[in-house]
Amino acid sequence: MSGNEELAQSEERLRIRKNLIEAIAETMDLYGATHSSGQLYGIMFFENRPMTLDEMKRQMNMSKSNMSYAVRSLVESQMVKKLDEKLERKELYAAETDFFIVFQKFFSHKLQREIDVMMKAIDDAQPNLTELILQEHTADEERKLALQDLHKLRHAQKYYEWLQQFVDSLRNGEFFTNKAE
Amino acid sequence: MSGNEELAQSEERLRIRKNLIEAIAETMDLYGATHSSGQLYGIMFFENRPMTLDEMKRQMNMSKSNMSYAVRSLVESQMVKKLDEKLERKELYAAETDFFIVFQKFFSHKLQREIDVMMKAIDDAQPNLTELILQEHTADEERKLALQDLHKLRHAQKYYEWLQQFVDSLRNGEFFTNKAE
DNA sequence: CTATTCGTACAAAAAATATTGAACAAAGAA
DNA sequence: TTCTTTGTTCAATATTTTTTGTACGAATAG
Repeated sequence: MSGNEELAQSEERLRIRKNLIEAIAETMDLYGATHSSGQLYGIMFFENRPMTLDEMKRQMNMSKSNMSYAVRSLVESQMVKKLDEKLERKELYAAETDFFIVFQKFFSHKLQREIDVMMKAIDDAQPNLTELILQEHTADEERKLALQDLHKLRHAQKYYEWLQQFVDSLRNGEFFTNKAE
Repeated sequence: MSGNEELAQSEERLRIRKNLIEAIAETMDLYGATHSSGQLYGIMFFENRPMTLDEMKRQMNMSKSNMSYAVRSLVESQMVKKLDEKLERKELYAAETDFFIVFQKFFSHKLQREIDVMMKAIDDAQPNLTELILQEHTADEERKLALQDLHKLRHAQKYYEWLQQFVDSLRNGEFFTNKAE
């Protein structure tokens, strides 16, 4: 076979990959990731070995500092792991390729953050709202409005308690029980 | 009680609300919503009746066209409903205040979109990859690489089949069974 | 130890996104 | 019907986010 044909095949495989990488980036866009992070995850997903910043830079055709930022965000959302060993001084990063685990890590992380932010806000607000309602000199209309807000908070609190359980279940792998592995 | 005191109470309640609205906007930021959409949802969450674009504009202190865009994105992610009736020519919008329902609608919508995008990409890629592997004149090394990619796709496909079931369960309310309502 | 290379932080530049005001079609009051 | 008002779109502007180049501390090879 000619060198040209070999090249064509390799290009065909890379073309197929490129479409898939774009789809991955597009879905990650949905959850607030930058397009570049999404592409980078896609590249790392198909790469069959850990990558260095230099390789990312080369494949993404971007600056090393940007790769540093992008890979950090992937590590933070736990879709990529920084390995303990290095290769010729260079740090190594490997994508988690099991989407079940990605789902588990990504969503438990995001949802936990949401729970923490909202629970704190609710915990801060409730005593103040309660005091406003209880004060002798609070106008009736005002009390009524404050009470409505308080009830909304109590419902929200119930929800976040449930969501915490949901996240715990997710972390425990309870949703994956029927999965053939 | 003096008018000043009444004013102070109302301001206190609005201050408490403002913190909560900010927390809501912050958590919505996490999932790729714009900060303004998040704030708008927060405002609508506390408002005890449907709102018009003019009211949103007034409360958000922003242009009407921007409110039109913001509320549209909230309707699309199903956190806000456009009512059938109008008030004095103006369309009415109401926030879904039950976070359980918001969770259900928001995530089933996003995840379904992810499934559709990825399943399409996978379905498009698989036959091409398969053909590349099967072709007589494909170089061994190339075949090996294509095969690795194909296996990754098959795993991904398994995942998205599971995710589709997960979304179906979410839509059916299966995750809310233990919830006190 | 010294020299080299790596990864990150920072400020500047580039790109993408959000916001606005104006124009206009559609809805509906008069 | 005609006149008013609403909601949306579009192009422009403003703002935010992403990306880059550079500088520098930390790690490590020699």
